[in-house]
Amino acid sequence: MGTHFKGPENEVRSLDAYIKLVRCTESLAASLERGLKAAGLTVSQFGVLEALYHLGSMHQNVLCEKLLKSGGNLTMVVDNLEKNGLVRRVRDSRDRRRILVKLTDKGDQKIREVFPAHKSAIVEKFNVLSDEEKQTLGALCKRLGTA
Amino acid sequence: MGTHFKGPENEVRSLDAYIKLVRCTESLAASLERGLKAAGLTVSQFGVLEALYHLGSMHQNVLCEKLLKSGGNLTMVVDNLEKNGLVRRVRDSRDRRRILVKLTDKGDQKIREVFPAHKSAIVEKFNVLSDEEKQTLGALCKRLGTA
DNA sequence: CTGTAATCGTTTAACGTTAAACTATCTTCG
DNA sequence: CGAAGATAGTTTAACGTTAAACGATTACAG
Repeated sequence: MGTHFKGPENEVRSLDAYIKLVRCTESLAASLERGLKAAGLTVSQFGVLEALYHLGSMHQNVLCEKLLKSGGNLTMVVDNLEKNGLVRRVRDSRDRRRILVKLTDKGDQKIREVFPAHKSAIVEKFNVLSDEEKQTLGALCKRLGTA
Repeated sequence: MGTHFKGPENEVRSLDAYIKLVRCTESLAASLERGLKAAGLTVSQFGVLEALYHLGSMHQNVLCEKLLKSGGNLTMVVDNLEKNGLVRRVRDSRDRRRILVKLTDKGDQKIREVFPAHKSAIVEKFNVLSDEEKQTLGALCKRLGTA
């Protein structure tokens, strides 16, 4: 199988799958973004709150690793969350380079309110697929993503 | 089937498929972005050049519709392409509100060089899947995206 | 013909994103 | 101890993105 000629039909099938994947993701992202925006959060802000909610307070550099974002980016997102009173920065007394990011009461309340709705929105979207189809989609995506 | 109870297992399967879809798309996008960056283009710039290359010169508002982007966004992307000499703006003499965006010779040369490489990169990625799997993935994405 | 709509593109403000330069702090090792 | 190097976070520059306000132009109603 390794040396088979891959013709134009093969290209077309790949490009067709690619464009459908991209459109699907964009549509999904736009829909979920609307939901979060109605709750006053951006996707990035939600990501930070959700990480803090499920994993507890974290140093900013750990947050970078978890969310796969750059340091400069997190400075801004945490700035905006702090501005809105959803998060608090606490300097580490042992290592004064480090900063611990914590949910405020307001932030905790916000994520407890927003997370279930967000989750429901995802589940609802995916329920156009059967359980088997969800599993198939996940498996194909996993192989494609780690290629 | 319509009134079946959807339990936590159902939620887990949906969320699992969702996270794999997102990771896959991000990984794919990052990879393709690197290729374009090496050629001196951003994804958005590539999108504009590719549209002009395959569909011909277009008014800026038509470009907005084709690429599903806001007007303000296209002003910036076209600005940057113009700055790099890849594109030219021509005021419409009939309707002086309108602006026709055209590929320059340099832009035409650039997209002729970059497009095949970009296409190959996509095809190569998707060739970890069989033709049938590509089709399955495309079909599932289509249903999910139009839900 | 004239003033009111509607349309096109730009600008601005806000947020996100990265890479790279920079500051402050800590660690290590001579 | 003290200098060199590593690490944490911020800042800056560049690009992308949207929504909303705006200026210029055209279309249309009266």
